[in-house]
Amino acid sequence: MFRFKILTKDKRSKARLGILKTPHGIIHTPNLAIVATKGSIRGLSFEQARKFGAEIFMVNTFHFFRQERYKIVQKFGGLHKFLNINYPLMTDSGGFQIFSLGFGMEHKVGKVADIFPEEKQINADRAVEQSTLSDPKPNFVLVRSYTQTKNGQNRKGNKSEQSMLSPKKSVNNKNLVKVYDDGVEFIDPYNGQKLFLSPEISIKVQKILGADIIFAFDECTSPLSTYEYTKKALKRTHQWAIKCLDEFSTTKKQVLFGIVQGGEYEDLRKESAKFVNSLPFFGFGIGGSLGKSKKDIIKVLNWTLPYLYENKPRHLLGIGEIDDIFNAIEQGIDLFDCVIPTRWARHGTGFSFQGRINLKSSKYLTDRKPIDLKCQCQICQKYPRSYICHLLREKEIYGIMLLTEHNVFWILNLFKQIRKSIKENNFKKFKNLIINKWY
RNA sequence: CCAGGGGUGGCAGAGUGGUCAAUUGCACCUGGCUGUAAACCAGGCGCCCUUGUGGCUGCGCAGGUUCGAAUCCUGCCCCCUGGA
Repeated sequence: MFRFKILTKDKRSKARLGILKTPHGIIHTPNLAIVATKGSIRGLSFEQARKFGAEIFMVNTFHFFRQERYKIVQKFGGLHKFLNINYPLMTDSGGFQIFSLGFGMEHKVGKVADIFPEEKQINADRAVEQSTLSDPKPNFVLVRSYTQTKNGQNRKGNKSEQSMLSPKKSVNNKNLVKVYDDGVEFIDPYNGQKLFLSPEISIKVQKILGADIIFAFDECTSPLSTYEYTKKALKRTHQWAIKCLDEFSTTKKQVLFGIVQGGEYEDLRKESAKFVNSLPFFGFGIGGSLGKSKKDIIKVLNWTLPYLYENKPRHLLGIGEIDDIFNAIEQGIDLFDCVIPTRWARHGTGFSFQGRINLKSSKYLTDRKPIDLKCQCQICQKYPRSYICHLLREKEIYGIMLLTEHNVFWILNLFKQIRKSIKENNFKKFKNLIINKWY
């Protein structure tokens, strides 16, 4: 029921064109999974996305694990029935949530840290030291609260302390995550409840959710994590990979992807790639920190991908800026998932082949042009920037819906063109054409 | 006419002798967002410049008290509420 086949390889790069068959449909690669974390694409229906060419969607295990929501899904017979869709689905393991609640907040960084001031490094190291206690005891990834204010000074009130936290609902201004060798204990950011997630639990839940593709439970490190900590986390992730496989016990309905970690460190990435490659995963996810700059992403992929079986699919977790997509495909990535198309839309940023545009800017209030002059989406056919801008500025939810529709259409269309370019052996040329306009 | 309350930066609304160029919210401007704690977050938002523990102007208007006033006093103008 599952099959991955490479159809064409680009002659001038490692880009490849493939087909991934799942019980719920075919995915043409390279492709982007549209993110539907909590079971919906924010601001867009699955049907709409499907019409634009979306072939697979990504739901998150953590959000169905908390509050035991997966038990409700179970009663419906799985995510496909619960969401009432018959399209290919993947579920992320919840590992990334541990990161974004832990190091992500502590280091105030994402998967790629663009800036790297000394002060930040010192703070990061201090935090990491806390987290590298000997293993039998829990590792305190972080137990620290933010008290910095707008001006970098402390003020009388505590309102400003609150402003450092995003979003506002934190648990007593603290984020608490403890990583044990057998799993992770952490506080549910939505309600402060203590939760425990492990490779076994994650896979159990993912089996219940029943997505076509599921991911191993991993520990994600940050771009500011030291070599020592990254290595430690890597060992743990590898142990967890084995546990995930044990728990998974292949079915015909699902396949499991193993995740390569190792941060920005060459030997760790290679070690991880070799290790994960030695296990019977259907495909691979490339996860974790991808370095301190966009160039590092390429390096990491360059270290990793050569060690992975060529005929297995590779998914680059969470990446999705336009240049990164091209660079990753060029290195041999087949699948992506990213919140950017939908999140940027909610934040007022629209994709165009001229680059991204901030549609909230007042200069668009009188602009009669479509968001993207060449876009074939319904929004660009029907509405000028002016209308979208007006709706966004008035905080009308419809503005967000329109822009989300455009962005999702646009990015999926880009992937279509990328596939076409690989097929026609034009990938590099197409890449340069787009990147030069964007950056 | 009498009694009471009030006039603060684009708006709303704090502050009632120095720590006030003035809390906060909205609006506005600029950035950021990469396996979604995100329809979010950060910064700016009187004028000037050599961009600084800098200069100037400033809390209805005009005076005054004081080392020092958005804050106290006097007069004037305006607004709101109740009563004739």
